[in-house]
Amino acid sequence: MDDIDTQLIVLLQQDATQSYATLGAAVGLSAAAAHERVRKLRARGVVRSTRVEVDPAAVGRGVLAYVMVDASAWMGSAGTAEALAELPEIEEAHIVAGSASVLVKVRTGTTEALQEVLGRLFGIEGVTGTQTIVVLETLFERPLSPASPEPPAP
Amino acid sequence: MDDIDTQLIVLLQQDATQSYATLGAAVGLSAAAAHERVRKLRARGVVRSTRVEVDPAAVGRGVLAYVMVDASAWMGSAGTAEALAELPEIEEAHIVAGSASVLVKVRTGTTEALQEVLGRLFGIEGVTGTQTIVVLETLFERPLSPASPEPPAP
DNA sequence: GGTGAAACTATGCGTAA
DNA sequence: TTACGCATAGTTTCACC
Repeated sequence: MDDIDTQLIVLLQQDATQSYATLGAAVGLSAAAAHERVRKLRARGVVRSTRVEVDPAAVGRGVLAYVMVDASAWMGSAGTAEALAELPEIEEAHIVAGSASVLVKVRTGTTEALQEVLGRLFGIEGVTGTQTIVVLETLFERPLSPASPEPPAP
Repeated sequence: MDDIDTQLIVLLQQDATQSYATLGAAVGLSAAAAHERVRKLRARGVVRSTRVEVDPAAVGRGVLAYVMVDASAWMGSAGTAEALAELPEIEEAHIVAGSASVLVKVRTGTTEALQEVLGRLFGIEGVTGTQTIVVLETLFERPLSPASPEPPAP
């Protein structure tokens, strides 16, 4: 994980459709060398996957909300993740500190559908309450910049 | 946006490195036809970008927190997004309903660095307080499944 | 939407630093 | 170990049906 690896990661986070020749030129390496480095980053699990990013509104998921799910008991058990994963509207689920709670990120097509998701959350064993934060406008969503060597470029 | 478009989106959300021949075979189309559909999905903005997904811990951002940023005034103005975007630890920023607040998703390397980000948030004009939710464990983060035609497959 | 051909890319290998 | 350059196999991307 030297400087060049970091640069490659940043470039691939912006656009993973670039050719290795382009990538190599950008970091001062041959296409083959750039390719070899990216291959190793994948093998080591630093680069997890390559995916397309979709406009949520265009696929019927224009409503975004975060929901704090309060539970009567510890939800760290294996079953919790599965129960939450069964709701396709849930994009992320995190166990959080400070209370017996899980924070979930939910995307639905309408506020009515959001309400229905809340109802189904109550159906999960141990859930005692929810607190919903509805997003009015997303200012930005972006890839995380690696912390390793470089502060924002000069 | 018919059924085949939706299938292509789901496949590309799982793995955007597949060839169009593979993609076409999966949806019952020739490689060229699959390519043409994906090209149009990109042109229409349904598919926004292709990016790699990186392991946060591997790039020095193993600590995740959500921060509610309370403000004395309306933060919907143009300057707010820019001020927040200047903090590289902020991955998402959303304006939320219910109070004069912005919800931000923050990733840092250590809890000390998180504390420092909170300090810098207070430096932004109009910010009167923060409430931080520290994530202990991420259960899952996944691409949103399109709502359009298909419920989970039979 | 399919076909086939041309141009471009990925990727393994031999070699060198 | 890491990078280079070349050769080949595979992919993208046309024009045309």
